[in-house]
Amino acid sequence: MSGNEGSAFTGSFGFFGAGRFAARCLELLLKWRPPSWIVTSPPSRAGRGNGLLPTPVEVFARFSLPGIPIVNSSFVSRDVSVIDLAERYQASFCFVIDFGQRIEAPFLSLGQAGCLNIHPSLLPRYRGAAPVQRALMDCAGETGVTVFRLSEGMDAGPVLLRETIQIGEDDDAGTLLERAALAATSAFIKHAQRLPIGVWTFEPQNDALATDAPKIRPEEERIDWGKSAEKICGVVRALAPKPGAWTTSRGRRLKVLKAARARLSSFGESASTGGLLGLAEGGVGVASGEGNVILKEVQLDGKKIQAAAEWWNGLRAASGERLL
RNA sequence: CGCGGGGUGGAGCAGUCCGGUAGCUCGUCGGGCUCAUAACCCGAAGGUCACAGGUUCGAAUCCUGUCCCCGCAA
Repeated sequence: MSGNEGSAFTGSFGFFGAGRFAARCLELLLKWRPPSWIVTSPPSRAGRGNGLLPTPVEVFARFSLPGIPIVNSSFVSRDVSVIDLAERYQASFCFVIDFGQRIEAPFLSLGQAGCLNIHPSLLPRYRGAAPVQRALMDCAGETGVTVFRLSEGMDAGPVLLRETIQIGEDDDAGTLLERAALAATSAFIKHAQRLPIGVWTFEPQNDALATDAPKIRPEEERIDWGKSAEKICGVVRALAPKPGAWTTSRGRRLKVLKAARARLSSFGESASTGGLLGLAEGGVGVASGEGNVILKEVQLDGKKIQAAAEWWNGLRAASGERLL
């Protein structure tokens, strides 16, 4: 990569982000250039023992981008130190990715292009916090990623770039987010190297076509074995690798991280929903409301992730045993 | 000091409450059956029971400390 040879972009930009997706996009953007400054949320009490944990963006930046200023702020739009930072560096625009904070007035009109967001859906579809997860739950065949300019409404700003992503049988939220990050950053970099920021064009979204992708509610993470095998696999894929769809086995929580729909011929007899059917197709069969599911990868409460067949070896299941 | 689970032959687990030198499913190796097989049958190898100390005639099991892994909640 020869870098900025012939780049049409000469200014600097700021970066607002917090989560893993933000950290990954930041990493990929380095192929183009690093941001002049980074704003992330403060470390929070989290994890076992409730230690103070910095955001993934901060962890990445401290390790890979020493020397670039990092500011912790929990309310950036009212935080004078952040506003000062933006003015001091005279950024042409900012990236706001996977940030979790609302960005308000002073930043929306910052520089030449305000704030750009990378949203892993084909806006205006799946506006909101969980676009990839919702697309998988809906068993959609394709989704995408959109780079747009932040406006007042949630994910409603005008669009700079869109890339479509096909959803394969083996995709889950983890693989799709990775592909989205790759697609969005490479498309953006190509765009920025070709066109000066002054001539970037933003196309308004058609609000009439908008759909919502609200945050996943905890009760949605539990597998309902009464649903169809297809729906159950959708939930499993939507929640993998984190936080994981779950059910219970003998009163203990069992996460299901990979699953597939069983072929019709794999199991002769039917069982009540949630009933364990034994080994087949490289996993453990479970009866659902419509068709059977093959568990491929599971994690028992307090245990490591393991192949479903290994879990089965130690289980010594009684006949008729069910997952609830 | 947020709550909790777990470290037992190569893998996954039981046994721990009620101490007495270790068991199950799978894998591996050898043999058999079969046209054949990831199927079935017979046999074998393989474990200082995380580590250290203590109690005891005797500890995987009881007590104390340490290390490591993981789930929940926020």
